[in-house]
Amino acid sequence: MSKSGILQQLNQEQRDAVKTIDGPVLVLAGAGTGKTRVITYRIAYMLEQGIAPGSILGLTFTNKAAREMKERLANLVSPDKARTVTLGTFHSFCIKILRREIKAIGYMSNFTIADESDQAGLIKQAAAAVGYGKNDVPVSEISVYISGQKNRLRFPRDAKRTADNDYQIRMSVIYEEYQQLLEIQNMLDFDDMLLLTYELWEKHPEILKKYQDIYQYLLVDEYQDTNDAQFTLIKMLCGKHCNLCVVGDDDQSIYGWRGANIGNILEFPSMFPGTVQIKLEQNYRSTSKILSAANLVISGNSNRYTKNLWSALGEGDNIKLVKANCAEAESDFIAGYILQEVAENPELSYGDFAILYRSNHLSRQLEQSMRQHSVPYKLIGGQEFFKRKEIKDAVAYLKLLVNPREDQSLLRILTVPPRGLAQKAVDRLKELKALKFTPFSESLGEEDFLQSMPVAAAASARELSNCFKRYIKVFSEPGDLAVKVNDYLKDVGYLNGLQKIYKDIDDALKRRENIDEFINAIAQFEAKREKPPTLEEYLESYALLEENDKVEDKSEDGNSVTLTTIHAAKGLEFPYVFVIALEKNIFPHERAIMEGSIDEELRLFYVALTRAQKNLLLTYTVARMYRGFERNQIPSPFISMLPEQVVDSNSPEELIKTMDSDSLNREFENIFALLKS
DNA sequence: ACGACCCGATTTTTT
DNA sequence: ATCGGGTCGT
Repeated sequence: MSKSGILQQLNQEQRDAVKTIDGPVLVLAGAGTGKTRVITYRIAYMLEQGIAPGSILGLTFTNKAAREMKERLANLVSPDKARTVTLGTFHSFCIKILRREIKAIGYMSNFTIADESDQAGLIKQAAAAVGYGKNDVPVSEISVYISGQKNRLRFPRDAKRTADNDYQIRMSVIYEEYQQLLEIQNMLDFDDMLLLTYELWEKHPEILKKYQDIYQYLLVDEYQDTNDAQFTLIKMLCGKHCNLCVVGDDDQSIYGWRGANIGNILEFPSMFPGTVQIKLEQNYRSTSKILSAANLVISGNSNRYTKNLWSALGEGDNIKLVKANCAEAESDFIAGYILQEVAENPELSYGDFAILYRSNHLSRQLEQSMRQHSVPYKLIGGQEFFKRKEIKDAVAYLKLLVNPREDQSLLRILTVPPRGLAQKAVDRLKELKALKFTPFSESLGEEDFLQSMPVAAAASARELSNCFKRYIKVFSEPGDLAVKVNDYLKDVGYLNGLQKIYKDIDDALKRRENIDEFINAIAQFEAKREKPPTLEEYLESYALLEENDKVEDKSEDGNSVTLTTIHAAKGLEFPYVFVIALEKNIFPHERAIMEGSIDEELRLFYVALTRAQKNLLLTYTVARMYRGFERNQIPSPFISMLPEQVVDSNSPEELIKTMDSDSLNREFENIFALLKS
């Protein structure tokens, strides 16, 4: 594309954002204002100006965003150039550095990543080691505490030093123990990726300097969602040159609960003197009525950059507010409405619809209704494939090969399937660990351990240990991962053990299918790589997968309704959007109210509304099942914040001609038959 | 050592 | 309602 070409496709503000490449730049990009476009065009423009692609670093919040940008950039500039621009998430960028440099701070470069269940196990262990019973403090609370500390770049010693009450002292001690456990096992948790990169740069300025020299131009997407650790890393990395462009929307900051600090974007100009501030206010996504509702809603928040989002896409239809008697009626209505719209508008497909909700469990009833009415759908997040027990067990088996120090994984798989090794064996492993610091998986093959076990148990342990050793060799060569994984899981007794673990035959079969699918996923991963990947590389990509990537890709042709939480819907857009369960205590969530984060709930509502292009339907019920009991529901206070003149209140019956589900089904089948013939 | 059963808590959002 | 953990019996 020619030089003028790039700039011509942009409006004035976008053009300013693209052309300002030196010094700190803050781009306030409202919902639907072409943010991704600006970022990719900006990189393309920089390349045109002769900036070396290798000196550009773009950091995003999700893998999906990174991928999308790569693709779009590849369409603008030569694929070779596009490839040498570094685009990735904070976490993947940090891992890349740590793999190379982590020895400098005492870890080994084959570290593995602790997932939530690893973490939970380690926290329990840490709490116990420090003398707290499991009922003293809930694991989840400790986890939040530790994460909070790490996000603020506080090491255990900092936490201990600043603790000023019993509770904090207790937590900080557990934190210290937990961190030691991780280090001993050569594992990092998610927050460590940032924390340890910070430690690395802080302790080794020459290493920091190296990366400062490489990455002369920094771009940060979704800046409103960065936490203190990320802010510090950015600040360190951009050093003196400070060619830093951050893009974000304070109104869409919805990750405060995870440590995101909205202050990062609000105070950016004062943190980076000389900041050029650019506002993108033309929305290319929604009709004016939808936008006016969103604008009004968000104006209820204070402490934000004032914006005036406008759209040239016309007035559009009113927002529909629908009251249903119960959750079933609500989701049946949605299914029926979608069927009706698709039937009446040939140009519409199921992919044009999305159903958004505040929390995952609300998807249950929706799924059921979609299935009943034969509406194809895809569920984003939730109890996903990679969260299933059998998959996590398989992964634990694999992680042990890459990092034999992972006691956590060894414990996980030792009795899965049962192999004559249980409590006694674990006790002994712990003893040996205390005595000689031998990792569990190593002890398993050593005489010290074997001799203290009954004959059968010893034989079993020896076999397991030999299997590990054998496959560590097998995997030392890259490539053929899917085949090797299959062999390994078979040889280690896991595949055949499934029947023992899951006594219900159908259950066992289903699990087996899932494992097969998992192996398929590995094969797909391999196919996408240019070079044969190592097991380590696969596990890393697995650990960094985020919920959105973990969608079961059942060879969907894309023609299905999207069911997703509002959080996971950020960045997406659809012609039709349903936001369901607008009820008190659900949305805004009762816990958010307790914690005083109503602002964020409102922003979440804003994000939900701004996903819609043309049709926005909001639903709520009179009563809803909650933990097995029916609960009367009160409409969400958010509803009354909407501008009356653009909202129509409807009953489901008014909007659907044939509400009876049987006749709907029949009708659908007729259409289907017609299509087929 | 292993499997069956009962009890209690529970995630709101996820890199 | 569902899941995991813990306990108890084999």
